[in-house]
Amino acid sequence: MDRPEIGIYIDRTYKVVRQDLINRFKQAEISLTPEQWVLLSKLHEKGSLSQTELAAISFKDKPTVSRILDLLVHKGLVQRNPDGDDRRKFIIEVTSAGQVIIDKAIPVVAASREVGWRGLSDQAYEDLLFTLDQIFANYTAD
Amino acid sequence: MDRPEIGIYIDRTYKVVRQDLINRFKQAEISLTPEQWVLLSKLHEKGSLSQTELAAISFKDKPTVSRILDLLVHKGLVQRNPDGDDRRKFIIEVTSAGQVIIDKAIPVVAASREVGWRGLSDQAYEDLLFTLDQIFANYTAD
DNA sequence: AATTTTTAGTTGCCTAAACAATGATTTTTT
DNA sequence: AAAAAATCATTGTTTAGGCAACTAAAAATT
Repeated sequence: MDRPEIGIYIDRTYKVVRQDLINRFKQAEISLTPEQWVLLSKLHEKGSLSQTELAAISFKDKPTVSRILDLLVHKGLVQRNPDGDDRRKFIIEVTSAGQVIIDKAIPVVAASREVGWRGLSDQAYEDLLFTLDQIFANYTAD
Repeated sequence: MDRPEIGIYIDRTYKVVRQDLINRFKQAEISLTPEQWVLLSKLHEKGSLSQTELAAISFKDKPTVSRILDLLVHKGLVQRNPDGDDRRKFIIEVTSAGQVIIDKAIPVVAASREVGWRGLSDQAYEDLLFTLDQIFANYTAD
């Protein structure tokens, strides 16, 4: 069977998912981009992390993480604390202002997610994740 | 069932799909980004198009298309021809140099795509497109 | 026919990302 | 212990993209 470009399908779907979150954040007066939210939510989930760790779990490269953190630090949502054991590292910590935004964002993100899954069975959901994982694995296999 | 953020899954999959194409273009000494390729391939597929049409079928906004075209024009792969009937419009046309690149890129793109689909059944492929379409529809429904 | 509205495309501003190069520190090797 | 290699983070350069504002031209309205 002829299988057209998957990239274009994935890309356009990702764009609407992302855009929905942008709109909802705007609506809720939450001044965050989806990418900034990814970093904040990872910190929320895992606790304090180094920038390298944050890069790995968010699938972003280190310069990108460094610059997104610049913005989050500038907004006062996050802090770069020196690591006592390794002077090259920072330990990134959510500030109390950051925690407020996270608490505000969580239900907004959940609402956005709910829209995306609407009308999809548990089976469709599982199949989607499985297939995306398979494609990911295909490209990341050595 | 708990369904975590689909955005992150789609995002990371799209990134590796995109990156594989970047690597293959580099390997083949094809100086194109995936986004530039999308526009070129649409022009190849549909023939000459206006910028607005190109934006619609590539799921990009008009400023983005305008700027990607600037780069393609600068590389001599594409031309902006005035539309005789409407002086606001350009008709975008692939040049002969552009056609050479397209012909060179087609097998490279096909090879990249083949890797992504590896190990996936026709059923999995169809289900994936169906589910991505469903998610897309969920977010774009008025 | 004159005015208003819509459409096509561009520009400016900002964020995100890929890539290469750099500085500073730590780890490994000799 | 000294030299080499690896690691953590940053900076510069380029491309892509969202959004708002803008110009020019066409279409619709009055």
